Amino acid sequence: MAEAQRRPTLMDVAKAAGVSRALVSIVMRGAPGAAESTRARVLEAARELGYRPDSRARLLRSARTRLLGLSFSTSQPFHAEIVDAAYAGAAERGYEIALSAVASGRPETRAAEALLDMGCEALILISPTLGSEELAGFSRRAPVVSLLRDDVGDDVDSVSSDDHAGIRLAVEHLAALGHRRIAHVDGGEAVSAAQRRVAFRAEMLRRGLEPIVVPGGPTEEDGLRACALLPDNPPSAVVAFNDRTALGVIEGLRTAGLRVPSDVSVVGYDDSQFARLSYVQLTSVSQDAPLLATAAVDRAVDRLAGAEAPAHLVRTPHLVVRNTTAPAPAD
Amino acid sequence: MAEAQRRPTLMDVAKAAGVSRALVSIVMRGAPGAAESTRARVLEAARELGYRPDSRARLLRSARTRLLGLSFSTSQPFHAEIVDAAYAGAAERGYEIALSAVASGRPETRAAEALLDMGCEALILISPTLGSEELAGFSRRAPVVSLLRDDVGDDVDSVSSDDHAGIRLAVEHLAALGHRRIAHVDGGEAVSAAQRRVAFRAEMLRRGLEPIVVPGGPTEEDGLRACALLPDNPPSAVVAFNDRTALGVIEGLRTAGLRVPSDVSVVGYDDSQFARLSYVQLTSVSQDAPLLATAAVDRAVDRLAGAEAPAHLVRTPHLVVRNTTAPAPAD
DNA sequence: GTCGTTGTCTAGAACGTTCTATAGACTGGT
DNA sequence: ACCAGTCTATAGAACGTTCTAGACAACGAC
Repeated sequence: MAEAQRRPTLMDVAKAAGVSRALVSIVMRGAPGAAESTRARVLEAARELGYRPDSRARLLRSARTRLLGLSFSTSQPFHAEIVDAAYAGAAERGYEIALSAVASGRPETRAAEALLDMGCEALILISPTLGSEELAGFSRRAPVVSLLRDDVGDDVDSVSSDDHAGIRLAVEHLAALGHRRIAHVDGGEAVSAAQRRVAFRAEMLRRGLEPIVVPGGPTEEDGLRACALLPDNPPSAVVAFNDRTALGVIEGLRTAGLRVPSDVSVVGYDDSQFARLSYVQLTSVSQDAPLLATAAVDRAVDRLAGAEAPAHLVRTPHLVVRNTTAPAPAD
Repeated sequence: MAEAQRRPTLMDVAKAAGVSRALVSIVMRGAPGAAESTRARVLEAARELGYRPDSRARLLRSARTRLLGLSFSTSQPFHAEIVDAAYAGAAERGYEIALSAVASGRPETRAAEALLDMGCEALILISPTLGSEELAGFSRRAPVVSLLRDDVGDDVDSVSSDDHAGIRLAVEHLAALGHRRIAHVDGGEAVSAAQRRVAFRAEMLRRGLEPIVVPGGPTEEDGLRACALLPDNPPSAVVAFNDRTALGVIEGLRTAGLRVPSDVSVVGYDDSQFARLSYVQLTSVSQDAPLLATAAVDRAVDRLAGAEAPAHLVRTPHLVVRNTTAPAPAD
């Protein structure tokens, strides 16, 4: 159908209810200044006509748009979890979320600019790939919060997960199960791979254990390949860079005739969908998307409220124990 | 920083370039009616001031917003692939995409209404869960295209994938490899499970083969469980409802001591990320997200251009052969 | 009675753009 | 010389909302 039937405006409702445009506006946004009786009458007229406020006009006119811009990447399943939680967090603080995706022919700059053009008061960028100076450029127009990445310069807020703490949790868990020979299949050049590698070394040394670090990468292939590089006398546990890396490692161990977790325990990182799959049930370090999302929203809202300087918030991850870790075999 | 520094408007650029507001507008949107020399001067002034058009005002004023609303679910990784492709498709037809997510506390109605309020000219809803009458309601305001679901009534367009053809491709492939005993682990009550089940039966009978249908479901657990229900004399090939189901089946076969694909071949459906994982390499029927996305965009744009009645488009899926299918064992 | 005070309502400007109508300044053909 | 046509530019209304300022009535306090 979709006839060219003009959608009703404030004016239409005003006429129907026999009041002024301004009063309908007051009623529609629940502002004080209308008698209860007329309020009801206006609301009824609006319902009758099927009136819905036009967000373009509303956004254009009002000083505060109460709109938070959120950019995410279509290629990262983890981002979707954050988007989900961000909606709830924003609603709780009385804000709306405007989405903009980083897609194939659509670079991050474009996504961020679109959000600004829509009238967003602040920007939340999920693991931005932009440089500090570019981010600083955006931050001159609106407060910017970098989510999942913290090396973004001093003009931009950041909310990220404590990699050191995450790795410590993993090692702690394995050590408590009696493991002494623990290897780390690292993330190679991937984002935050260096931090996790350093954290692993530090944590192992702190416990008087020898840190075995094997070069890996962020994908299953990398994990698979890394298995070939494990010492002949294999470790009894592996901390993988990533859940995907962990899956590759598990596959590699399996084909080498080792059983997980009875022979070798494996810990992943991210607690992604993979990890939760019933036939995987991977023990993994969770960055907790909802927690990060609400922290980022809160930070953005606070920046809009007060005038505090940008800060770098770090959230502590937690360990989700499933079925790929078990007590060390009594060798 | 984020000072309260007002962003430059058309008026500012006009003053700087010494022309009228209207002319700057003409230049900014590349419309005819400006001399090349002044065009350059205006553009320079705009660049100088860092002017960016305000999309709220633009959207509010212009008759054609050239905005396509796209709703997707954060919990479906497949939707992300479609979003990605939709951006490219829309850009090609001179349209922009406005996103709205269906998230935890955010039902589909809310997502769709938000898109309408933003001034979208048409709506593309990815596998909508709304009823036909509700969809028809939206279609009175703007053309609506349902993506991935076709039983949406006659007021709404739909673009979906041909389940029958997909199953046929799978069976064809297996038959060509010499398989005669082929089982289908179905999707139980899941969306489009019935269609695929019917298609499998029909296709097997057409070939004079006995259709073995085993009750399953859309997750790995279901696939795993279904393995126990396979006849004692196991089939040499399985067509799973789903990639996830297929993974469960593979796991089940493996633990039963059967090798994939040398003992049993397995075909999945969706060609999801799982399927492409290097250690899985699942042969799967691909619905081809980019194809579906551009088809939906094209359909929406066509509806906006012409006045044709809603149609139900069906795209033919294709088979992606990987490493979980092999010639039938010479029994 | 007059005077704030409070509660309800309204007129009209404003937001930054696009659209419609029109005005001048050139062309070139007669 | 004059008119038609094209090109360039502009003024001002419009889009649908919110905001500012103020009008009007009712009320109680003096």
